[in-house]
Amino acid sequence: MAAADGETPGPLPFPADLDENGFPAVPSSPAAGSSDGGGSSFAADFYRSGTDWSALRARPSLPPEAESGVKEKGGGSLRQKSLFQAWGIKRPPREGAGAGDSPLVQKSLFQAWGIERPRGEAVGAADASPSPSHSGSWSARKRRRGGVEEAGEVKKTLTCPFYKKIPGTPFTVDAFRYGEVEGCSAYFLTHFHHDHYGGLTKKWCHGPIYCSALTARLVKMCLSVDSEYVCPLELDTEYIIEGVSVTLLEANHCPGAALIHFRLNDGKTYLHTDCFAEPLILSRFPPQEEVIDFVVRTAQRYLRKQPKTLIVVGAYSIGKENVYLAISRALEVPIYTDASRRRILQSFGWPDLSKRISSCNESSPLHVLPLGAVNHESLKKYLETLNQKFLAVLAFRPTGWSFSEATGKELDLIKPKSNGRVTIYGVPYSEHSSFTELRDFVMFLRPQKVIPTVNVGNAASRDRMQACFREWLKAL
DNA sequence: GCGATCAGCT
DNA sequence: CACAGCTGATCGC
Repeated sequence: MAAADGETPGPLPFPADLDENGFPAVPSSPAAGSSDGGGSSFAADFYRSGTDWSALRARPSLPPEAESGVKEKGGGSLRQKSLFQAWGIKRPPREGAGAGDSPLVQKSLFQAWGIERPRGEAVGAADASPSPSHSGSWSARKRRRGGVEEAGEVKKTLTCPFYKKIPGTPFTVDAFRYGEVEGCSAYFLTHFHHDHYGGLTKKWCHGPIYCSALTARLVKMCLSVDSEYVCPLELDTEYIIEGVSVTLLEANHCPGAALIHFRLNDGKTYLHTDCFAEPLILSRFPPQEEVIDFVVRTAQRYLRKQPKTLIVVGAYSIGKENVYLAISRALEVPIYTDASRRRILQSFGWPDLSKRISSCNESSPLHVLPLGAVNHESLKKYLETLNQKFLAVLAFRPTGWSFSEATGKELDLIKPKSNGRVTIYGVPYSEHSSFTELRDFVMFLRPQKVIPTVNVGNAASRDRMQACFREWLKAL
């Protein structure tokens, strides 16, 4: 993770001029009040120049309306398009032309999933619009707390690992389980999965949390974090936070997940990719659309054989939506799930998903259950609670790992596990961009450095990943 | 009793 | 394993 040397990434894990916490030895925090002075002129510079996107190389943002209605035509087009298309980097020539006839065009997950982008979505950003001055006050608050905490601390507190910190900035990413992080005055959250937001509770008071609007809603709704700490950022929009240019990009991971692009005052650019798995692992997954097609076909086959089959899809709190959405569309049945998940899914604000959600478990043969409930024992009991409405269960466990021990890319070789009336398929469903998409995107964007924080637990995979990124960035 | 944290288990 | 959770035990408030 060589960053400080600018153009030539070196072998060091992180720059030598970082402190033991991985922050630059030179204090870069504008806590002393400089955030408004220096920060605003810095910000003003960017805003005055209009679109200085060259470093980021992303398209300037379009009004959401200009983008919607582009697809939708192709029926249940659930194809996972490339990141390039997702980010509008390489546009098909006649993009905006015909409404709906260009299935190749995709600029957002909404379109990827054939969902109309909710009009009101952008509103959330306005209520807590972040600004340098705003952040300034956070610094002050945070400082005060620091001293207090030292006193009664059990000393058992975990220390924030260096790879969750963004060099040269007072930022951390997905670092909520360490209490107050020394030197950190803005906390970013990439997406709403437990291992990333872990530590966030209604007692959070260590500083502002920057994330996408959708993630922000979930943080407030599910974790009861005080709204005053939650700062939603629009995707594809450049913000100046503590003097650093920050842009969230669609990650093609779970709903609300974002990549974070940082551009420092000195011109260094970092791409934070919490949402990417190790490239080599990614390359072993079949495309999402193939998996979804397989699931839909399998469901239809079982239903032909036994019309009273209950279709179950296992899922964590968020993620895997397009699997059951595809089944819902193909079978033209609603989606039943419990109240807690209904609340979460409704909060996405996606009309096509919302209108398919049902609260009556006997009115739909398609149920979404927690992954933990997708096993033979639980499903057998579950079937019994449904009053003979269903005679068999066909369940899918979409996981990012079942694949490794299983069958290779040949979905048809998947052997379901049957026990009595319950049949369970483990399907290799990765909600990450593919190897080639990641490679092409990184090579296009050419950040000084790619900062992954998944798969960094052991040094070996970290090194593999960095070697991979270096190779891409070296090319050309 | 509630919440936070951790070990253990998928 | 971990693209993400769960349960149950324990401890402090």
